[in-house]
Amino acid sequence: MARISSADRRIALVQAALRVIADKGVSGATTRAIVAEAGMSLASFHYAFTSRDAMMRELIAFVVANETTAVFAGIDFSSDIRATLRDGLQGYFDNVVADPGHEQVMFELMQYALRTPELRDLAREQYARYHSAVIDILRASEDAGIEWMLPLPEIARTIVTITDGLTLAWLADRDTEASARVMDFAADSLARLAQPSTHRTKEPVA
Amino acid sequence: MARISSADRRIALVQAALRVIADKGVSGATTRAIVAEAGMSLASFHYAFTSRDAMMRELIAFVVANETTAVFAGIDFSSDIRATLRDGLQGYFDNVVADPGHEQVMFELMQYALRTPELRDLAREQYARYHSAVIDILRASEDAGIEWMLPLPEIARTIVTITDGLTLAWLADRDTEASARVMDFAADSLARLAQPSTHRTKEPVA
DNA sequence: GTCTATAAAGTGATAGAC
DNA sequence: GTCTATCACTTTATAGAC
Repeated sequence: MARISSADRRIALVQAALRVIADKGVSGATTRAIVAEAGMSLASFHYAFTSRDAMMRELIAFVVANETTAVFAGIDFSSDIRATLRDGLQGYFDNVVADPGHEQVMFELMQYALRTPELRDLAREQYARYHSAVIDILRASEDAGIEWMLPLPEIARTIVTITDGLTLAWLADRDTEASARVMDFAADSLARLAQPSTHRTKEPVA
Repeated sequence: MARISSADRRIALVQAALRVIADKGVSGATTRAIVAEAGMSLASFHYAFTSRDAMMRELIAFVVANETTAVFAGIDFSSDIRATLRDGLQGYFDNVVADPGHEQVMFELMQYALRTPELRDLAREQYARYHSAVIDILRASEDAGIEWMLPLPEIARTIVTITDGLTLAWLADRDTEASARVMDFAADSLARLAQPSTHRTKEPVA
């Protein structure tokens, strides 16, 4: 095998591990399964990482840093707010349906982090990132002239609560129709917190 | 050790396994850890169960059958519906805070079931039970004179969505205050679906 | 740096005495 | 029925040749 820098090898191993976890779950991600997926020898694993735990730590840190809630990005707030919210939820949900394994991996990794004392903070951080990603979107909506009746962090947490709950139930029963009804209700409820402010488009805060 | 019927031993092992899982997670529930918790020898495990997988299957079936959403029971719908809903959510949430391990075990077992082909149906069934438990409560509210503007299954799924999302976020960041705000909003939103019907108390359906 | 070979510890499961 | 002892296998991790 070619000589690969340790940093590159670590990245390759982490991504191989993510594929293995998607396929067989966290408990199936043994060092052997990971190096097989990465096309390396077992020894290379321990040349790159001091231990499997160290790899998992880096993997979760990587996921927490790179997990994009990009689904919510690029939302156009110029039209009806209720429809916009409904479309945003649908966009997230379509992503879950298209790749259920991805969200399942996120849940599994979160539980792994919660069970591992030195990774507990990363679980907290992951949710902080979810929340701040949604807050960013809500800020964009303010720029587009929406005025919210509750503090953005509260609304963001509510939205994350809904998407999480939506995802868990769908993973269990795959009831897409029922999920759509929940999104209908969520969009209705959230829309009630918004009102178009008297045209303030992209003005910086005074 | 005394002679214990195989049925009793199975129950004892399942409950010991649940304690071990609460303490160390599903992956920590090895046959040795379980029999140590149950105070038995390793051989007794395989006398009662043909395999560890068989035990996990029975454990999850047991949990699915016995998991009570009893927290929601005994709700008094005679007063203001918004306050009643808020109190109901708080009751559930207090339970999570008092025993976070319990909900964490439920999530872990659900993921284990989702990853295990022959247990997949039990994950579905678990959610069906959650939903029908909440539907029962909503029916009770109808008897108490509340009229709902959406089909009860839709409302029930929404409530489960909220409690799941609430629980996951709180397990991650333990932000009780923020969770309370989400419950405020949820109670507000759900209350809008209810209206007191012109006094119909406990009449059977015509 | 990368490999093969192997150590050391843990796992589920079983044999066989009592 | 219940135990101890052990098998067969898998796991993480390391030693040592190249």
